[in-house]
Amino acid sequence: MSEQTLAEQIADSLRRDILIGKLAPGALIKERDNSAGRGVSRTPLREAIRILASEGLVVLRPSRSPIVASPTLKEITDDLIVMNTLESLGARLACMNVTPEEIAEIDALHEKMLQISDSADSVDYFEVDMRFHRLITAASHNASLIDTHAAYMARLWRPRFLAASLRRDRARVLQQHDAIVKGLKTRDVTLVSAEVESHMRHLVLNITDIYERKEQPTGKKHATSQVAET
Amino acid sequence: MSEQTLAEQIADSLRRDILIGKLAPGALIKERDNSAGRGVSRTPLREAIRILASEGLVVLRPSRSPIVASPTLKEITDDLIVMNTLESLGARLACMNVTPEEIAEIDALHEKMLQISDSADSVDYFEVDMRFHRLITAASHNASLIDTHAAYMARLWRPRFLAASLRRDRARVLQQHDAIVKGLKTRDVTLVSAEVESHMRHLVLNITDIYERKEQPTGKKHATSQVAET
DNA sequence: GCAATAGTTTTGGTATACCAAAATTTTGTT
DNA sequence: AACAAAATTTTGGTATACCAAAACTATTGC
Repeated sequence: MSEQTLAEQIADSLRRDILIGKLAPGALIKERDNSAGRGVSRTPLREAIRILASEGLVVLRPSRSPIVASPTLKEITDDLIVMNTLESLGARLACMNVTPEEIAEIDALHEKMLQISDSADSVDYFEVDMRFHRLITAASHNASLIDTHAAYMARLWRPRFLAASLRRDRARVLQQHDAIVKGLKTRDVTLVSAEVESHMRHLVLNITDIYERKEQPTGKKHATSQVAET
Repeated sequence: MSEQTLAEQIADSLRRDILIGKLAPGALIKERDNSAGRGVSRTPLREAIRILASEGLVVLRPSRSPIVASPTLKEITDDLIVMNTLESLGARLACMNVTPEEIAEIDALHEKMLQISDSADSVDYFEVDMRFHRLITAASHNASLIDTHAAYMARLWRPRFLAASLRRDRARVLQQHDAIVKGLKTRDVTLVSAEVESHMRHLVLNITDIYERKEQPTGKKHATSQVAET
């Protein structure tokens, strides 16, 4: 048996398609069509859909085709609020539990981010940014928190990516990351959690901007971007 | 098609068995044995296992039988910390968003809890207690938070139930619930979140007590309570 | 007696077949 | 032409069959 199960591979592939927008929000994911298209049977495809559903990227409807989730701005904001809380908790715990090695790793990643800040493209830069936040949370040494946080990161990948692509206030982001690293080093709980929360507040603002500018980009109510499979 | 899918029914049944201890931590859940025992095929059984795995009640191992999760005290404590944070956030949001109807509902439930406090058995009492916390979180009107909180509630059902069965400091619990209700009515964010967090701190202490007294009741390391199926 | 190994069994992963509920289309009636 | 009802198709849910990797057992060689 392969290291990764077929269902997981399909889930990864589907997730990628959803996140990069190849599968638009609201798109139907029919078991038969999709499995045939990928040359696999329905069984693992079905399981992959369940995985994505548990991540919130896909919505299951009783006796109907699953569809790609098309979150409203309110839903995204709600997610962001929870994610912020988790990250803030993670940062506070990290102040207590972070090891010197982890600090070094975080520091190194932050340095790298500073270096590539004006050269890297959106995707690369975003990847580093995500890794930074993941490392902070990992330093909490709380497995459940790490998992749940990762789930929210995945669910919010697209909105966060769009926000990061704005490229505006990259300077602020870097400065805040800097403060977080400093706070971690000095175990300054107050500073770190304040910075994390401010960081997130700006993110909420940016995402709100994007979504209001585009006015219901997910096509939930007005169904303008519904994409069928057939 | 029935309202609830077979897989969901099986998941419910398995969940019950795990939570009441009929399926001990570490017990194997073989697809064939279990599906045969229940007179269903492996397909929905398998899906049910995935559901429970996503809830953290079951652990999937590559190319091996899934087993009932046997969390260590550290893992449980980690869960409790996250749950506490979520509940605290929920309470704070509830102060902003709770409707009069919801307050009335919470109030009524609290009254009921006061009435049955010295007559009800552990299970009944515990059910009401859980519902109380769920209602508070629901009043946040943040769907993601409600979901994630519910997931942690499910995962922590057993430890919390054991703690509640101690019956010690039922009075304190009621008094704290009272304070939370009052705080909600007056939208006193500070009071409510303080009470919620104190409430949870006591819970952590009680659960720690239980688990240290019984010394590794989950049988993770010493494998004393491993239960096979065959 | 013990260890290595070949053979067997058990297990989860996947493919396929079948079923019934929904949705859709067609048809019949007014 | 419009509506209703019936036939048909499509869909997700479930059962069953098959496969290959592990785990286990028994055998063999020393």
